This record gives sequence, C-alpha cells and structure tokens, in this order.
Amino acid sequence: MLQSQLFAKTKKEHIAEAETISHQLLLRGDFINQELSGVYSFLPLGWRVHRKIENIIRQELNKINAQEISMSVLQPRNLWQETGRWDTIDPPLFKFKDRHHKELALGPTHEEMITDLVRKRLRSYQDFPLYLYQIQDKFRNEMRATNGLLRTREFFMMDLYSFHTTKADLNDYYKKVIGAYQNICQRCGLEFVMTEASSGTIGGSESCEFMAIADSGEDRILVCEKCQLAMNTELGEAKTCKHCDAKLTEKRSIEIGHVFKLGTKYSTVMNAVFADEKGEAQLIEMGCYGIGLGRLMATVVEASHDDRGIIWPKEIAPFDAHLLALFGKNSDSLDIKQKCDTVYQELQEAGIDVLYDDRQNISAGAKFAEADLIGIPVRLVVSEKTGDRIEFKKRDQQKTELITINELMKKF
RNA sequence: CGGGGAUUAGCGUAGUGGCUUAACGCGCCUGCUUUGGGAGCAGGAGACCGUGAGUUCAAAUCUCACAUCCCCGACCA
Repeated sequence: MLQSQLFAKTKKEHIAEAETISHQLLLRGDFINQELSGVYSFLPLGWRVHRKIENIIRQELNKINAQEISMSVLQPRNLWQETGRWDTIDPPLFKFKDRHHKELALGPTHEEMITDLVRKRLRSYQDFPLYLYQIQDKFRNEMRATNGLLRTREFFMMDLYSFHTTKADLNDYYKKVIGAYQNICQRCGLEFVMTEASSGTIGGSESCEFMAIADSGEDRILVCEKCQLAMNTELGEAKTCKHCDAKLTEKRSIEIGHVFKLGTKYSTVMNAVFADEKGEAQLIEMGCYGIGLGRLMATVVEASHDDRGIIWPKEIAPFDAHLLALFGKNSDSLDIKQKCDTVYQELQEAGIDVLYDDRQNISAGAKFAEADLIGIPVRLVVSEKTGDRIEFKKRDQQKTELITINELMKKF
C-alpha cells in the first residue's frame, strides 16, 4: 500500500476528549473515527487490525471444531419474551418498531436466536455436540460509553455457543474454549489471567472472565504467581491462591472475554430438547463464550505502547513492514525512489504486506514520527545514507542495522 | 439515570458586555526552499462563536431551555 494513497491523516497534537491512552493513540493514528458517543467507524488502519484479530479468532475456533455462521442483527420481541429478557436485560436493548408496529431489537447477544435456531433442527442425540459462532456487530444500550473502544454501544463481538447432551461434555468443551482463548490472547500479544465471575444477566452455573493485564486497566485483580488464576479484589482479602497456595499480587486488568456454562437455563425456558437413546426428551446443555474485538484491540494498545505511539504485536499489526523513502538533497531523489520501489516490489512479491511511505514533500522527521505512532513492527529506511542497503529497525527496539535485500527477505 | 465539566475554523486553544474586521498554534492550499526525528520563509483559504428564546442602546461574552460530547457512579465484551 502506498502511503500517499492511504486514507489516514495522523494527528500531531493531543486530542482533548481522549483521556485513555488507547483512545488517544487510536484517534491520533487515525485508526478509528468517532461518530456518536460510544460509536466508532474503523478506518483502513484500524480495520486491518480488526480483521487480523478476527482471523486469529476464526483459526483458533475452527481448531476446536466450531462452525462460523452469521445470524441476523434484527431480532423479534417474541423470542426475548420467551426468556423474559425483553425488559430485564442489562444494559437494555435498543428497541424500535417497524412500519407494521412490530417490535424489534438490535441484537446485543444471541442466546435466544440461536436456541431457537437449534431447537428447530437438532432432534436427536446423534446431532450433538454442535459448536456455532459468529463475529458480528452487537448493540448495547449502555448507561454510558467510556474510554474509546473499551466500552462502546456498538461493537463487533465473537459469540460462540455450544450444545451438548451431557454436562460432562459441556465441561470438556468449556475447557477447550479456554484453551482457544489462551491461544488467541497469546497471538494478540496479551498477558492474561482468568477470574471466576458472577454471571450477570446472561446467567448459568459457572463462568470465567478473561482478564488482560494492563497497567491502565480499570479492574483490580489479585493474580496468583504460579497458576493463571486470579480473583477480583472485591471478592476477598485472600493473600494466597486457593488452588495452589502461592502468593497473590494485585494487578490491573481489562476484561476482554467471558466463558459461561449456561447449562439448561435457556433450553428450559425455550423448550429446547432432543431425543436420547431411549427416545425420551432431554434438555440441551449449553455453553456460550464471547470476546469483544474492539475492546481487545484497544487493550493491546493499552498494554503495548510507548511515548511515541503504538507497538503492535506482529500478528495483528496493520502491515508487516513500514518502508520509508527519505529523499535527500545531495543525491538524486529519483535514485532513492527507484531503489525504494524495487524493495517494495520484492517484498510484495514475497507476500510481505508493506506500507510504503512514498510521499515526496514530507520531512524525514515527520515520517519517523508517524511510523512510530502507527506502530508497524518493522521499519525499513532507504535514504542517501543507506547506500545500496536498507536500514532495518524493529519498533520495540532501539538498534538499527544496514542489510542487503537478500538479508532482509530472511527477516520475515 | 444521578452528579460534575465542556461546546469559538478539520484539531488544540485565547477572547468573559463596547477597545473585534473574532485571535493564536497545528493542519490545509500556492510558491520558493528543505529532507535522519512531526523543517523554513512568503502569501492564502477556512468560523451564521452548538441550537432556540430572553436581558441590554450593545451579546462569542449575561439568563433560561434544549442538544451534543467528556468525566465520576453502575454494568459489562
């Protein structure tokens, strides 16, 4: 991608409304654009990151045999009345009427929808287990949106639902999902812990929150030094882990995901049953699992930045490399241009996704500052100083090295 | 929803009854110049001062209402 054509204008100055670091940097880097309180559009840089996170989630969920679907955002009132959540879910639904005065809601989550979908199709124990997920826009009428992407009223969520014939099978899959979440967090460069949590208005017998460790996080948790378990500070004054007796230390965190064992909560009220081996009706055991994509993205920024800007982990960076052309006064700038074009082309042919800062009238300092702000993990410079070589620098390191194009190819 | 704050050009701000033709910095446009850490000079465009009422000889400035945004509370992905 040529930066001269990229739809992004970074901002040099501080943005007053954004007090949270991730909000500030995502706005300054022009990853997102605010439309309303708690409602954001994703611009090319931000959407690239978002898509990479999506794909990591897809890969990890596909590994545990989940199938991707996409349910409608528009949801009918009657399903929500079956579970009694039409008026009680918190945060409340965004509700409206269609032209026939029929009441609808924008989906904040899909337990009702998917339970309805599944009860109509899964009739026999032989149809189980089943794992379905989607990555889709969700709407929640929050009391108040806060901290940029950390709490919005519209956001993309991965929501996975599992259906089982027995509690034991649910428990097994629940563990697999936790494993998938761990992989997702690791690939997104996040340090995380799990806490046992209250189930809120989703309900169910057991649930865990996935907490990413970030110094600027709002939640305070006590983390075990040995295992990856943690507890909310409100839940107790304990000094040692109840599982392994190791010491607990207080850290700050952000909740990026949740896993719930729903059990038969929804199948009971919505009469979702299957025929067992004896032909007798049994309630479906369910689990549901969610990750907020925008929040995860903002959390990565909270956890990975310096005073110059964002430091994207490799797997979710908007580009693999940022190539800067610095046009000097003494050399023929056509020369630099040609060299840079060649490097750009060769990297592209090798399948490396490059943002190429080809802009003519931008100073070297401005290009460096902008590159640091955007946070692509690898910076490449071609200038009169680099001769027939290319300067290579990682965003999270200070040192630079001059290397040949062949050496450069081996870096990726 | 309760409490607090804000609203002046794309962004950040100053101006708090008449001295204002609404100013400054960033950004934007033109030209020249410049290119290793958000360059320089010169010129230029861009604002019904959030909306509506009111007070006053006179309102960006005072009053009231409304809207929007931010922060704290609550809840969450």
